Amino acid sequence: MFFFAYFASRTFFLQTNNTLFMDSYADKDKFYVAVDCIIFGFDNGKLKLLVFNRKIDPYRNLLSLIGSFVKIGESVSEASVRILKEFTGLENVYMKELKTYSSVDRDPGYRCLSVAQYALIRINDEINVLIKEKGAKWVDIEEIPQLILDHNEMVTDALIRIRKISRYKPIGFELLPQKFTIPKLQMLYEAIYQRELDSRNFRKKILSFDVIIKLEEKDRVSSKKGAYLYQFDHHKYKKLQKSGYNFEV
Amino acid sequence: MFFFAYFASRTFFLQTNNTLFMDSYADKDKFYVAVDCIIFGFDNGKLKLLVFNRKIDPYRNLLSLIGSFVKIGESVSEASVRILKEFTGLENVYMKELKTYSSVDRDPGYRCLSVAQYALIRINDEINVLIKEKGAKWVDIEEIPQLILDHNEMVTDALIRIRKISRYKPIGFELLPQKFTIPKLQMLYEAIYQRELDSRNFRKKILSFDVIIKLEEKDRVSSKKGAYLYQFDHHKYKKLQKSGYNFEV
DNA sequence: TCAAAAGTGTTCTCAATACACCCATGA
DNA sequence: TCATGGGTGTATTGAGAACACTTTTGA
Repeated sequence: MFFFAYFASRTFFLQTNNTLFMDSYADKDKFYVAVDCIIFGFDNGKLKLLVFNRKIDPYRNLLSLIGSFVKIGESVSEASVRILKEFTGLENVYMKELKTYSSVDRDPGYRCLSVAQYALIRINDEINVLIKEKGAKWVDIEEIPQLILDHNEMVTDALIRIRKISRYKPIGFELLPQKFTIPKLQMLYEAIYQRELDSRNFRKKILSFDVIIKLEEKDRVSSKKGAYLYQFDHHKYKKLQKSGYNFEV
Repeated sequence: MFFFAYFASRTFFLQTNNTLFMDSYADKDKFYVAVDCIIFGFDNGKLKLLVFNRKIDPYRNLLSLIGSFVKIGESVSEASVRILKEFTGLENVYMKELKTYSSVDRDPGYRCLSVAQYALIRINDEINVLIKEKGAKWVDIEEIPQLILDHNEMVTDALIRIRKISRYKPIGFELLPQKFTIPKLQMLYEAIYQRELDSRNFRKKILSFDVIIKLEEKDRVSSKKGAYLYQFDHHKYKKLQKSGYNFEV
């Protein structure tokens, strides 16, 4: 590593290989690079997607994912963190790269490629205020509207991805409040997989992972009897992760 | 779709929103975009990586992945297909996007991001001749040499990815010749997972997938008794794929 | 008292795993 | 004849899937 840091430095090349170096880059094409975030939330028993009503051209008044151009002084992931913070106020969000969209004709305006990222966030009132200010809103994933460019394709790909990922990572907890009930967790997984799960088997499976802590409190919002609240145990999860655990529900 | 194809056309924006449109792009940064291919092969019971001895600056005489800059008139995947064809003569190769590497300091020369792709190819003599001409060579994945830039990181990430993918896709068949024996297939999976598998259980599992066809011929290269040759049944596989099959070995 | 959601156990099936010997053949 | 790799079967264990009733309580 150290060896390369030295020999590969810009100074080295400019001093010794100036012509060749310049030649090898000078005729290369440059691209606008965007980042688009597929942001999922979970509310009222439904999986939601954050979309943005564009107030500027191009595509004024059309719906789009939350996105931005990447700046020269930041990485793609830094750009996605920046844009997520701007729209939701959140930092330290679960966000992963989906893939790069780069068809020649994907943006009829300019040659631009986009690195799509998917994110899972916990919806709360504070976030919803900021979202509204920004002209963004939540839509149900079962009723995704027409979005600009190839954004609908990105959403479809992201849904496929989170279904896959959720089989071996407990991503469900990223979308729920810190305190949640098992029935709520089940509803979330049913929303992700788009199928019903057996409550007895689900409960058994989730508890067998041994990564949630039962609290004394109950949530009485969605039933009279009330359901016990649980908390995710990040500490235990980290241990399990190291031993290669499987979270398929 | 049709609606957007019409309203989002370049003409539309140039006519009606010319100023705004130009403004919104004019101040944005542009990037060199590269594609780097992590190309795996399987030979002599070992999983191999294709590396390239650079004959030009920058990084002359250092080892690198097979890569190229993306041209303005092609997508990232088109660029990776082009470069793979150039170096191996192969088309229709199993190749998937790994991820985008875009750290600000990843290339000390210029601001350049790279979309890494991993590919699985069937090694044969013809390919090896071309590879040699191009100054590339196979290295054992257990002894990956120092590569330029962040290419070692790409290789590590790609290995993790193929281990994951191989649990639910029969990628092994991409790396073997059209006709292969079960012991060879097992060696390949042992190379991917870096652990020994039980031959009885492996055979049982593989045959239970019901996607390989037993041939009458035997391969006597690696044993006196000889091992029956098999062929992958693409047709049956496609059917299974639709029903969401799991190929974990 | 009843509607609505929470919570609980058992059985069956099937796949994963562990494990050891005989077979065919060329050298 | 023997060394080398190929090929086979069974028993055990554990996880997944199917399945129905009781509990709690506010309206």
